Formats: sequence, C-alpha cells, structure tokens
Amino acid sequence: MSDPFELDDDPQPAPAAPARAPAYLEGLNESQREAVEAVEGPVLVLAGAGTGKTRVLTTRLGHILMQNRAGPGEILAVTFTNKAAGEMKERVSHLVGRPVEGWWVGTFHAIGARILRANAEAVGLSPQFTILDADDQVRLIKQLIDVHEIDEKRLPPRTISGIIQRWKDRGFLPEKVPTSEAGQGDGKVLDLYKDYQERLSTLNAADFGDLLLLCLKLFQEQPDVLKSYQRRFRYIMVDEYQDTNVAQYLWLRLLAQEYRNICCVGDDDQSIYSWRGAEVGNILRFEEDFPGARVVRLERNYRSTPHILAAASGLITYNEGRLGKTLWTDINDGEKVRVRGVWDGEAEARLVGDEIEAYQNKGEKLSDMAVLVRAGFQTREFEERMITLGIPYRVIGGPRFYERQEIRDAVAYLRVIAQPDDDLAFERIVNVPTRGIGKTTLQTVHTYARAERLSLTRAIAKLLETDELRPQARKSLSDLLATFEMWRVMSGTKPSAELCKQVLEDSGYVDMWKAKREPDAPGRLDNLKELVVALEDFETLGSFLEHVSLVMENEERSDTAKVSIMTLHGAKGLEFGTVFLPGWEEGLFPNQRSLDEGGLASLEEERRLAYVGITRARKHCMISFAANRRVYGQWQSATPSRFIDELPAEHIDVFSESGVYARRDAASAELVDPFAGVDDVPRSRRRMIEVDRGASYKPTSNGAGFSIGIRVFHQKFGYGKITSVDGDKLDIDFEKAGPKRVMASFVLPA
DNA sequence: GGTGATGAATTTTTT
DNA sequence: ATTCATCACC
Repeated sequence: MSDPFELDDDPQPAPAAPARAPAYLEGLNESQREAVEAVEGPVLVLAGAGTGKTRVLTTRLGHILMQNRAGPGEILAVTFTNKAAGEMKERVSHLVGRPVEGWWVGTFHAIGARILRANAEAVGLSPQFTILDADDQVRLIKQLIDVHEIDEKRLPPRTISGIIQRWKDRGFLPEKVPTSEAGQGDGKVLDLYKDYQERLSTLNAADFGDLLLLCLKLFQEQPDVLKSYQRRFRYIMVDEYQDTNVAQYLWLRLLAQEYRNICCVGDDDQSIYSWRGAEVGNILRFEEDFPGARVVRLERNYRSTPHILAAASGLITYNEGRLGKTLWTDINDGEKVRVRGVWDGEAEARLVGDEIEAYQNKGEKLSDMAVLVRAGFQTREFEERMITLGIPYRVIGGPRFYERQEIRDAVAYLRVIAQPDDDLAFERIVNVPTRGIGKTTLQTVHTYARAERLSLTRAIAKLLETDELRPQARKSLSDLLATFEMWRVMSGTKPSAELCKQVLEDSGYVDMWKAKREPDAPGRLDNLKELVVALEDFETLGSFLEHVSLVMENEERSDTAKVSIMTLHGAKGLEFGTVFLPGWEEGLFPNQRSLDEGGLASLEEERRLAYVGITRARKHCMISFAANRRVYGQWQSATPSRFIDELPAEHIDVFSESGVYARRDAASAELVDPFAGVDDVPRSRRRMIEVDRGASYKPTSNGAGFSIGIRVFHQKFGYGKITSVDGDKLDIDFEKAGPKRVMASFVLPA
C-alpha cells in the first residue's frame, strides 16, 4: 500500500525525454497510442468491438506507473466484472514486470464496499455490514409486502425489487425519489422502499445498489471524506463506460473532480444493459460532462474478417443516436456470414451440431466455438444435441457457485456467526435442517422483534426469558442460540475453513443431505466440500464473506476443450473463431417482451445485442432461424428476424431448407405456407416433424446397443447401468444419482 | 411440520 | 413443457 513503487530494478528507463518509445508502446496503432499517452485531462475512448480496448486500458495504466506519474495507490480503475478486473491486474503486472500491489482495481461494487467499510459509521452501518444479494433482497421485500398491504399478485416482490433497484441505479434514496415517480405501484412502493432501507440499516446490511448509493450519501454529507478520496485518485480509468448507471456516473464524477484525469472506455454500440439501469446517455454526453474532453476512436478491428465486420456494421447503422464509428480491418476476405433457415428448433440444433463437427474435422478447436442465444431456455435444445453427438460442451451462465442452495445455506450459517443481526441469514437456516421451529414460532418471534425493534437473534434471546414460546420450540431455539455462541467463540481461534467444516457437521446440515435420497445430494455434498476448501484461502470469516458476495466466480476449470453455449449478454467481451447465432426470429430475437416494454429504444438495444453477437466471431459466423418453434409447449410458426433483413446482402450467404424462407427470399421465391388455411396447425406440424425426425434422428439416438445391463453415460447424472428399455425411454440405475428414467438420446454407451 | 397436488408464470442478470 | 409457489391435507 505504502510502497512508493520504485523502478530501480526495472530495465525500463523513465522516459523523461523519450528519444525512443518504450517497448510497451510499440505495436500499438496510432489511435491506441494516442489513447494510452493522453493521460492528463478527461478522455473518452470509443473502442469498437475487437479494437484492442483491453490492451489500451492496461497499457495506459502501465504507462502511468512506468512514468512515475502516480503510485498504484493513486490510481482507480473500475470495471463491471471481477473477470475484467482480474485480467487488468494480471496484464498490468505483466507489463510492469512485477505484481502491482495496493492499488484500487476492482468492480464498482467492490470498490464501493471498500470505501463504505472504511466509513461505515457515517452512513449508519458497522464496518462488518453484510452485503445482500438479489435473493436476500427479494425475501426481505416479501416480508415487507405484508406489512404494506400490497397486492402480491399485482406487484410481486421481484417487480418491487426491480423498481427499488432502478431508483437506486439513478441515485435516489427514498427521500430523493422524484414526486413524478413516487406513484409507482399505487404509491405504496415508495413507502415500502423507506421501510426497506430502515430494515437494511437494522440488519446492518447493504444491497448491491447501496454500495454505490451510500457512497454518494457519504460523499455528500462528509465533504472532507470526499476530498480525501478525490485527492487520492490522481488517475481514474473506467471500463465499459456505456454500461454505467446514473449512480455510478455521479460517483465517478465526484471522485474525478480534483484532478479531472478520468479516462472512460466504452462502445455505445455495445450497450446492452439498459434494463438494468445502464444509461447510454452517460457515454453520449461525456463531452458535455467533461468539457475539453479528448475523444479517441479505436476503429481498427483486429478480430473479424471483412464480411463479418461489414455485416455487423451494416446492421447497426439501423440504430439512431449513435456516436458513430467506422470499423475497418486489414484482414483479407474470409467467408460471408451464413444465414440458414430451417424447419424447426430441432433441425436448427442438428444443423449447428453438424457444423460444429464439420469445423472440428477441419481442425478448429471446440473451445473456439460458441453458440450464442438470446435467452437462457434456448440452451437446452443445443445441450441435448451436443449430448447425442457426444460433443463436449459447457453452458456458461447457469447458477453460480454461491447461488446454489447448499452453498447459500452454509454461507448463511457463517453469516449469522459473523453477524448475529443478520436476520435474513438466520431465517434461512433456523429450521434447516428441521429443528421443530415452524411458522407459528417464527411468527411470534417476528412480531416481537418488530415491536421491540430488535433483530431476530436478539428477540429470541429475550423471548426465551418469557414463557411465550412453546416448550419444544423454546428448547430448540435456546439450543440453537447456544450453539451459535459456541461457534462464535470458536471463530476467534479456529481457522475459518475448519470452523465451517465443524459448523456444517454440528448443525446436522451435512447429515441432512446425506439422508436425502435425491439424485443431486452427492453433488451438493461435493459443493460443500469445495466451499470448505475455498475458505482456506481466507484469513478471516469476514474477508471470505465479502469474497462470496462480491467476487466469487463459477470456477469451471476444465481440461477438455468444450463448445461454449451461452446467452448473448454473457458473450460480451469474448471472442471465438466460430460463432453460431440461432433463433433469429421475430418475437424471440428481437424479443417481443422487450419490444412491448421499451418500444423503439428496446428494439435498438436488441439490435446492439445482435451486433455484439456477430462481432464475437473471428472467422465463421452462422445465423439461423426456424420456421416453427415450440414456445411453452405450444407449436408456433415464426417469422425470420427483421435483423436478417437488415444485414447487407453482399456480405451474407443465405440458404434455407425447402419450405422455409428468409424474408429476403420472398421477393424471388413464392412464399408457400404448407399449412395455409389449416385450422389444426399444431398437430399437423407435429406430425411433419416426427416424420422428419424419424428420418435422421433414429440412427444416432436409438436402436444401437441400448439393452439391459449396458453401462451408459449421461451428461447430468453420470454413469449408470440400464435396467429396462421401453421404446426410446430407458430406466437407468445411475451410480451417483440413483435410478432414473431418461430418453435414450440423452445417454451414450460408456 | 412435512408431503403431494393444483395453478400461474416463464428475457437478458457483469455486482 | 417445466418450474415454482401456494394450499390443502396427512
């Protein structure tokens, strides 16, 4: 932290009068270099997809350090993801030739939390405050809904949580919510919001939004604190600026006021998070916000072939209100973006699967291929197909490690140990495993706690002195509290990993899962073990809990190359040699719901999403759509996405199965609807599909070698033996997951 | 207080 | 189609 960052043993001379540019600047193109060297004053770097944004960001940081313009502790670098922050740390360390310590690189939330912990009292928290995640928030709101007589049918907790979060995104504490908006949800939501904040304060907790919002409050109420941070941060750098919300913008603007050395990097064309409060306006307005700002455009693309680039660029020109960039590349030709129309979702999955195999045979790596979908539920069809074809794949963006039930339960125990007032955690585990503490008992405790303005733990301690509780519940609660006390004492001496292990055993939590006959119980026990291992890296329980709520990633280190299947949102910032973009149909993509909600603005955001998707590809990009799709179990016919029409014709290669037409085909081909005039559309279509399926599906999926006694492998359940065969359904006794009935197409001979 | 049935909802989610 | 929550019932 106090390391002045001397460069004595570094071969790189401080470039007082650089006759020659330092090595790290070489290899940058002109605009990249301009962005790196423009260290003083406000700078906006408009970095198109694949233009070397990360390189500029890290080089710029390294440059500031190498020139001794500032020590690491005087630089603030904010990102949105831990991954981006980690990457930045690593690359800068590599560039300066040593690990850089004591600097402020992290996500908005992690840095906000750090500032808040150092100044917690000023905003009514204690430094050990708990950080609530989305699940906690919703549960808390649910509790408040009853108090506020809100119709849960019309305003579900999720919706209310959303409204509050959007307020927080814009920097509104309850008293700052503009009157024009106070009427949301019959005007009851604002009241609830007030209550919610009060509850958080009693719980000594902050939600994600608070990590920034309370910082803002702190800065406003304590000018000297603000000043100290303003003076600390000589240089500020921001990644993905187009994704910042108003609160983050205000936060940055306050912090940048002293030195005005702020450099924001972003791409307005890749703004895809407005539904979460991101304001494209922040990036569009940068030059007004920071007068005299220098704007550097990175337009040379190092990633994609010209056709891919041109297709994406052509599409995005349909958006208005862009800052405008013209991406170009030196790369020679390459193939056009392929657009394929198929009969239905299954055919689409088959096509993609076949293509993946074909590319693999041509020597492309599976790890360099991705299927990017609009919505999570679309991954399934592709997963199934990958399983039947035996192609290793991974779905990115499933539930995170710490979002799993067993992990959240375990963490809840730790939270209560670390912070007895953490009611949400306490409630989560008070009767898990069951201890005979039911609804009635909890109701009593709740009422009492609210009346006395106490946390649940404290309320129980008091109630135990009375005879309000039934003997059984009383005994259970008294035991539980005593056990927690014991754990707390232990936490002072034992390493946290050991403590955790013991807690999980003493509490009966491990036994609970051992006793369960559920197929995923063994996996859950494994996860708990993993949690204990993860704890070993942390000195204190507190630091671990902070890690869990802010940083913890889904660590899926795999040795085998796998195809990635993920949402378009999840793919931002990544690149692949080969990209598949299925489901380009009206209603699905652009998503109807999104359109209904946000109109033109949403359509443009969907288009940016399409742009993001195409620009992930280096060499091969295949867009596809299905003429028929099953939506919530209903068959529906679908129209190709309007985005397909917007792709410049000279850069795409369109081909459809017979009977399926892209719109642009319609001009030359006669549009034939084989089911025109047929009322009973769904069934007739299904029949067609079954015929279709019988032709090409059976050989791969069934018939071959599935008989009783055969050992097979299932992607989800692992290895098992077939106990009976019923058509294409197999009964399998899985070694880990127990007996199950599964479709033959889901298993492979082991 | 735990279990099974019925009914409603189902976009995206870096923290 | 599937999941998830709530409600009735054991």
